[in-house]
Amino acid sequence: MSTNDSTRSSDFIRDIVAEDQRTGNWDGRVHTRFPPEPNGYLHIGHAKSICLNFGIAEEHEGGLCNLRFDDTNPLKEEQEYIDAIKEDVRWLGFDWEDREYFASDYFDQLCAWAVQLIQAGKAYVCDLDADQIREYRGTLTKPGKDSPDRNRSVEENLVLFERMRAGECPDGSRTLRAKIDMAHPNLNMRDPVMYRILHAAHPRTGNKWCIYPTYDFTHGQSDSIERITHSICTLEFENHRPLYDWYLDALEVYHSRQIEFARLNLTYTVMSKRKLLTLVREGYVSGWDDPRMPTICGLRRRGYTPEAIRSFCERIGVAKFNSTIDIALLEHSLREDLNQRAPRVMAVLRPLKVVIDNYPKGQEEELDAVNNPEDPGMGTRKVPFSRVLYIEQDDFREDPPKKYYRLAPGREVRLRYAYFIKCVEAVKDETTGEVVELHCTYDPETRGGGAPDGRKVKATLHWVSAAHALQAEVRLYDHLFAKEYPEAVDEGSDFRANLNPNSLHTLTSCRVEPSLAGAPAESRYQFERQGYFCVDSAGSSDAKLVFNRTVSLRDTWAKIEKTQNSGQ
RNA sequence: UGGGGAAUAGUGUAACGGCAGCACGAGUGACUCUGGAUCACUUAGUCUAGGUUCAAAUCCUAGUUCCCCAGCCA
Repeated sequence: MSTNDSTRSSDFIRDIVAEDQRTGNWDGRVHTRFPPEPNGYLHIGHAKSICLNFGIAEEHEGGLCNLRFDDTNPLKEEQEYIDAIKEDVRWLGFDWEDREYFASDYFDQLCAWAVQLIQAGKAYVCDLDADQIREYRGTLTKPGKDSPDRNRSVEENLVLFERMRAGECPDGSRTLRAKIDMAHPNLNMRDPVMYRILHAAHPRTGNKWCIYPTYDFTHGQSDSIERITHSICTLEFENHRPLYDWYLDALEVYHSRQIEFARLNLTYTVMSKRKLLTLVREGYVSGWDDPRMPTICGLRRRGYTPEAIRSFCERIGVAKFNSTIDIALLEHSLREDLNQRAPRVMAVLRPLKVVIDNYPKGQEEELDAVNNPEDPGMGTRKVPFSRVLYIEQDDFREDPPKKYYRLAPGREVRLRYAYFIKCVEAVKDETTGEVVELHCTYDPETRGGGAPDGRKVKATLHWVSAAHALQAEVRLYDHLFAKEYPEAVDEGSDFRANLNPNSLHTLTSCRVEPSLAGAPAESRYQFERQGYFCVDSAGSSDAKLVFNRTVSLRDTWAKIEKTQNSGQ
């Protein structure tokens, strides 16, 4: 009776799969694969593909999704990346069970298929070097011309290819090419290279091979071997589909269907592995897992949850239009998730000392605070209160502007879960004029935060007890790039010019409530009224707590203040 | 100038010849011991020009704009 099935998010790829299921194509099977190249870390764009491929498999009875490393280029690929990719896919919550494959597992089969194409007169060894091949290829508007080696005999090709394989030819001296059509309007069909000579050790096959198949000669056949039904990839491979189909047809093997969708772009960041590598290599960030990076490990260290990333991937949809998603949507998905599950805690980032003049010296007490108003099941905790406290510098103004509800001379506010306090004096540094300490009085009747006489205060502030608070470092992050579209640059400049110089602020004298002692790495909290924070997985220890700001809370006051200022 | 794709509110994304809907953003208000959360309301769209049709985002024709392709990268 429910409409859940019909309102379930759909897209043109899911429609194709559903139609295939309806008509009984693929014997009713659904089998996808996620095929990363282990030449870098996974990013949020890969998460879109992971959610798509694993998601579609999960949605169908008996559906499967393989993890397959597309490791055909030993020059760029490393074991470190293989390990990191597996960790990230797992962390996102997907399970490939025992279906962990490598294109390099198929090198023997691929080589045999190459021989088969030679024997069928559909492939030849070409002695042209890279520059010559480019020359012979022609241009977008002009047809190419045939390689002088195009009509070698099958026997000669067989011998030459064997010599390539045996290591008798230097790198780049020859290639194995498919014999298709040098005048084809699609450049990918102008006798594409199937095998190149690369005397390089491969992370998995070591020195077994000195010839390596190209992507085009590998991918479709890998899909075929794994009996993939829907081979989902990004738009730039659309031009390769005719070749994908050509190889599978020429080989007369199981033929998966390639479907292309638009890759993910996000505002205020870059998504290409090459550019991310540049940021890492040139030290603009601390590493692939820098919390400002759009990598999965960076997002994890920043405090993102897999659930938030997955719900984001669901709501952005899948289409063929090249779009750029507003990063606010990612942040929305995050806040939505964290709001439900992050325990609340009080932390003062920029401390301002407050002395409660009429609170007895030496007295302290414990007050009840709720851990998560969204989830009463998370219970309550005790927070210590005493005569000397810290509040946020921002929560006091000597000269409060319009609509500023917080503390000011003579004003009364509530300390969350504690008491109403009234400011009686602001002590200033004589030389700088800066407010360094507040003197307040409290109303003992308001213990716990309620006023028996029903009087109201406009603001509730977070605070910590000076004597009980823990020292902490907090890193505030902003967008990595200052421009919404960092890749849009003037001639002669590049995306690095758009880096945001203020993407990281480190605050070293923060005070957090004592319940945070021993908080484990990656644990997430809401610092009340400020945002979501998580314990840094690299820099934090019991001796020195370090928190990363995951995302701030929506800040209505900041918005008001901003319009007030711009209105002047 | 060859080939392959794509255009729907600010940003994304639905509609499959039959009332252009949803989300985010933005704005307004309510509520609140987080200026949080939540709730309500508002805002704003079919690339252009023709045509077919009772009816077009959808079909046809012509055009415009954007993306991809000239790696022995993937």
